[in-house]
Amino acid sequence: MNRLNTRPLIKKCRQINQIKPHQQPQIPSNVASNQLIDSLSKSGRIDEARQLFDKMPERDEFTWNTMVAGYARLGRLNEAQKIFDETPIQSSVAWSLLISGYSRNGCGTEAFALYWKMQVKGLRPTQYTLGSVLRACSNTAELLKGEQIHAHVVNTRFDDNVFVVTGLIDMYAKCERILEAEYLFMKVSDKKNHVLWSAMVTGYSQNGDGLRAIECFRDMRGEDVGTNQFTFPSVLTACAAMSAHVFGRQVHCCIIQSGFGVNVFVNSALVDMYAKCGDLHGAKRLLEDMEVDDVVAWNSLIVSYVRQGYGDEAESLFKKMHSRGMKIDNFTYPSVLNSFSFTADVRNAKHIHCLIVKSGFEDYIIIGNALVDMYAKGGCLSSAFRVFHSMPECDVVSWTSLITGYAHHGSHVEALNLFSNMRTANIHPDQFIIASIFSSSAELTILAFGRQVHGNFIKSGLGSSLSVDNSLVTMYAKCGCLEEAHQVFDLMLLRNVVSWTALIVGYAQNGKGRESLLLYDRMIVSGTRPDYVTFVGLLFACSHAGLLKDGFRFFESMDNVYGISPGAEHYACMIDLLGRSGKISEAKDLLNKMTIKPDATLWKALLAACRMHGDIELAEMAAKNLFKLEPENAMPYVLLSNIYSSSSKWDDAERIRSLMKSKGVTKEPGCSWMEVNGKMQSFMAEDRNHPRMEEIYSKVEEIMIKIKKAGYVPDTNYSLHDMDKEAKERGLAYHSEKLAVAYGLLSLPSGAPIRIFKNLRVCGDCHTAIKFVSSVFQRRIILRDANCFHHFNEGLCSCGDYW
DNA sequence: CTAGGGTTAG
Repeated sequence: MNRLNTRPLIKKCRQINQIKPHQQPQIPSNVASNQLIDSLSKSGRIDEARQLFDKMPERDEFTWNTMVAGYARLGRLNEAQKIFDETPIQSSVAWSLLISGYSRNGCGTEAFALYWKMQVKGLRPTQYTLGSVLRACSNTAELLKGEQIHAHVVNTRFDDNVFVVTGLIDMYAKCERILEAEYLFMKVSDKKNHVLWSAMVTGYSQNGDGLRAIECFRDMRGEDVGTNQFTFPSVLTACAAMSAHVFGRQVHCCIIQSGFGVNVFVNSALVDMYAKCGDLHGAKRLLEDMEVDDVVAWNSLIVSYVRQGYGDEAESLFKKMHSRGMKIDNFTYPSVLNSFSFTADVRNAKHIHCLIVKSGFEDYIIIGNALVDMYAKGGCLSSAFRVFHSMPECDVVSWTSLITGYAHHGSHVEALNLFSNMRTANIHPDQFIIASIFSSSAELTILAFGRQVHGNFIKSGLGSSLSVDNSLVTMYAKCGCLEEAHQVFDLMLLRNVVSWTALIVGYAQNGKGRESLLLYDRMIVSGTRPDYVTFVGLLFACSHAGLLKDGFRFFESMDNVYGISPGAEHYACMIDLLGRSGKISEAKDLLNKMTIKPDATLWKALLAACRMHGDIELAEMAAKNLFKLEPENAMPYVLLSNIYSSSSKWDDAERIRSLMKSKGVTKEPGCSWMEVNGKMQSFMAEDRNHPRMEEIYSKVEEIMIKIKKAGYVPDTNYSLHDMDKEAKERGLAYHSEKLAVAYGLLSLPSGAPIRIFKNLRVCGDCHTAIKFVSSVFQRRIILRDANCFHHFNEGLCSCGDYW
């Protein structure tokens, strides 16, 4: 290119911005035309540039290249390709331009193909070619290609070229290979320039290591390599991620000194940093002082307003964007919609949904995902489902939003079915969805399914996360697998209060209250602060282990030491604890001192206590409240009637039974179920529908004979109907839990524990019988009933015969 | 003419 006397050209370029859209610029000399084409295309007026190009009598290599560059930059790749194909001299510059265009517009495959085609044509790559093609390898899926290019870099002796090494560092960092990036950075022997430094800062920041990013930036400042507008946004992102407000302010000072404070990118990064550090006023001031209304900065502030609980501010900012006639992009809508997810305000969100449809943003995947999430969180599962199905394309986030929506509203079976559909659709799970699936498996206590998902997750090679591990601990604990729960807990590199609480509750539910308390001590030593749920678990542990003194100690400490005021759940545990210890009057006192409204669980605990220790007046009160709170529940009728009977108040007992009948309340039939070879087997009392019925019944006979020899005496008090002793015994023998035990012995290998679930509390006779089975047949049997877990082993039960 | 930056749903 002719570089002589460029001054008038520069002047000409400066004038470009004053050219009115349809005013035809006068055709100057060849060199000046090239400059003009470049300037026009850079200000987005590529079609005018093309007119000029078409009129040029004579075009040089530079002319052609500038045209390719113009189209490539705007993503008009077909036109770029066409010009390239017509270019008389396809130099390596032209190739690089085209490759760069494909790379930066998400056409990595084409860029990569072109790169090799260029080699075949016998053109050697330049630093620019390598830099451009590396960009096409900058995501984890393309790491292998990136490594291939790295090898080619070494072969072509570009491995000490700072420009190329910067591209490599960036590629490795974006492929989540920060160690490789770091190694290459350290190996640069020449003086490192600020672009190289910035790439490293960005790398750390994008790999979630905000601290290293900040340190790297600090080291860079010590090296006196200068800065440009690219240097600051990455370190500001790191400050935002770390909530490093003070350091962020210092960076702000550097920015002002450097003179880059007017750059839009730098400014929007500053707004984001202040907002994420909690300085919303500072962020807003900066936003208002910006010379241009930048949509990114506005989006950023909206996100922070929503996250910090100022949905109204977010909405008013959104409205202001409209009134200022600002461009609204595909990031704006998800940010605003998120505010409605928080408040579950579906009605108001519908306006935004309409706007999205009207402005043609409906088909953006991130907007569809935000809509699905918003509707799902707001409980409008049908709307969520409709949006989900209307989406042209779904990813793992869309599925997760829908699935967690179902799970949050208690439809766990539906959630797991959807997860299976997702796998069939060949969408790969990530940590978010896995955590949600473990939680649903825990709620449904389907261990085998949860285990399979766990196994696949390990095989997938995805790293674990705090929520994955926490939900996994919960799942194993809720399924009665304390060893596994503890194993997962021990392997965790990072734990929070949820992890500790999951295990504390797990031990408590499985009848190991004392272990819960020991864990709590360890948790305090580790410096973790207990929360509301931790105390529910602890008090539950105390009540089930009969630890009255500890219970009161914890109950008092929660408010006194941790400032957590007790809720209905805590009171229910305390009432249960007092009831079990026979301290009915204390329970009554506590009830009267309560500042909150008693809930159903609390009345149930009280009623159960009354049954054991017979306080008719209190029992009547509890039952009456339960009739109102849970009119479908047979339990208060049955218990109250039993309490009357045991005090020989036959008339009252009969009155309650007929009341129950007249209200149409029926006792839920007992049902036990278990998972065998991935299939759910369920049994009702005296069930005769099972395909292996005969085998099961003869196994029950065998069990009865063997345990009677060991000393078991059937307790016919638990039989319901009035019949002769033998018939009573027979009825007892075919209780659903006994059928399940027999089936377990028949179908599970001899070393495997038998895990059974029952919808009601286990009956007293079954409890005794299963204790015998555990010693006579040398089996661990784990029975989860409506109230807690029973771990039967060697003739004993973990509940200490108190449930 | 061509590397490197800011907002992003679960």
